[in-house]
Amino acid sequence: MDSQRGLNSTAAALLGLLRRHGPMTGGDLVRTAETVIGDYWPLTRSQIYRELTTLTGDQFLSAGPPGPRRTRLYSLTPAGETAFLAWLQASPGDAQPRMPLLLTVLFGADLPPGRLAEILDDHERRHRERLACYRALDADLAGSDASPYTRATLSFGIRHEQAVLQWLAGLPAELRHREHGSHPAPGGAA
Amino acid sequence: MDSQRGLNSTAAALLGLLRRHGPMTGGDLVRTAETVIGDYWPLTRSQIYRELTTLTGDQFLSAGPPGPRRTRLYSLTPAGETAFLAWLQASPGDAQPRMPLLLTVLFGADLPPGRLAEILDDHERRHRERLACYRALDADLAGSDASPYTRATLSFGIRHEQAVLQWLAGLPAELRHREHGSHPAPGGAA
DNA sequence: CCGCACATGTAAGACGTTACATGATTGT
DNA sequence: ACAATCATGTAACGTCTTACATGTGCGG
Repeated sequence: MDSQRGLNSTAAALLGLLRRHGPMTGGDLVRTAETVIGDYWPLTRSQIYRELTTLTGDQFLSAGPPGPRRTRLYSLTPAGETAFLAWLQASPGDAQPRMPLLLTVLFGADLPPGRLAEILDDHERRHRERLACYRALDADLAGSDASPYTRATLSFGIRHEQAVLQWLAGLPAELRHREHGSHPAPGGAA
Repeated sequence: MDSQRGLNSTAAALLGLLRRHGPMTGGDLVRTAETVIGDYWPLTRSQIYRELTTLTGDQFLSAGPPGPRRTRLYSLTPAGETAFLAWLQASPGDAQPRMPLLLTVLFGADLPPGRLAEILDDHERRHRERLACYRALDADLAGSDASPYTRATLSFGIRHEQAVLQWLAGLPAELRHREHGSHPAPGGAA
């Protein structure tokens, strides 16, 4: 039961989406979550269904009668709305990002000569694409009547991608062109 | 068994640390991991012990005889080194960061008037501290003979914190001073 | 010698991921 | 009506977090 310990972010997000968009079925929520918060709070199908049953058990959601494929329509209850607003009011934790790439970089000296450069380039490409995608989205939103809150989340994504790209671009050349060995010649760029 | 599906990042990190610093006990690893990779790959005690037993079962580590408090000294085996290098060579996935704060921002319109500003300020303070801490660390490393790889990971942390701070500073004022309501007056900054 | 405080290691539960069963739907 | 395909929901698994036992050293 989440009743005593407060909602987790995933459950809260579901409640918030139902509150904003009205009653939905599980599949609808999968799609809505993907498009609305998928970029910074990915949710898988399984996760959603699990939370849905838990939240229904906690009386935060009410489930309609089973439909075609055991589909049920979930609606927010007053208790669910209260729980959501309570969660929203609490300041969220930091949750520092875990980057596997940084582990690879840390041990990069143990990689064969060109390999780290390849990996770095690969990531650079992916983040460039991502940034382009976000910018396009932002341009779209500029013309529409999108809420400033939504645009704020998108602008975070843009800043983040820019930071990653700048970091990659600013990495010392020694990191990429190093001969196979554990340490640089003590003296640096000569 | 991880043997077939490849190491996970956590196991690989442990192998890498043992390879670099030599045989260690569980508690040593807890401390070492905290200081060396704790900023971008946090590891809890439980996690470490679990991986230790798994890796020992896979013959990637060899465990010495039990000591004072059931303490055992773990050493990397040749097979473990091979596994580590294989993991290192593969390009790591993206693993986009999950930020609870962005969920709060998305639903920020449902917060009482000043609350979002408070939350934002709170985070700004924390990230400022963090950035200061990283900068100090970087200054220390500048004088020492730290590897460029270690410094590269730190520089990512700095860029990231800067990005967060810039994002917070660049947020439209309407987000913070909004009256309690769901949407801005349609007309923007007048 | 006793009791407090702390560090090491353990166990249980929450969360996230991957892969699978099953029932609709579409095109022929 | 049949088969292929896809969407929905489920189950099994791996990982991470939290909270707990147990043992060790230190101060009285």
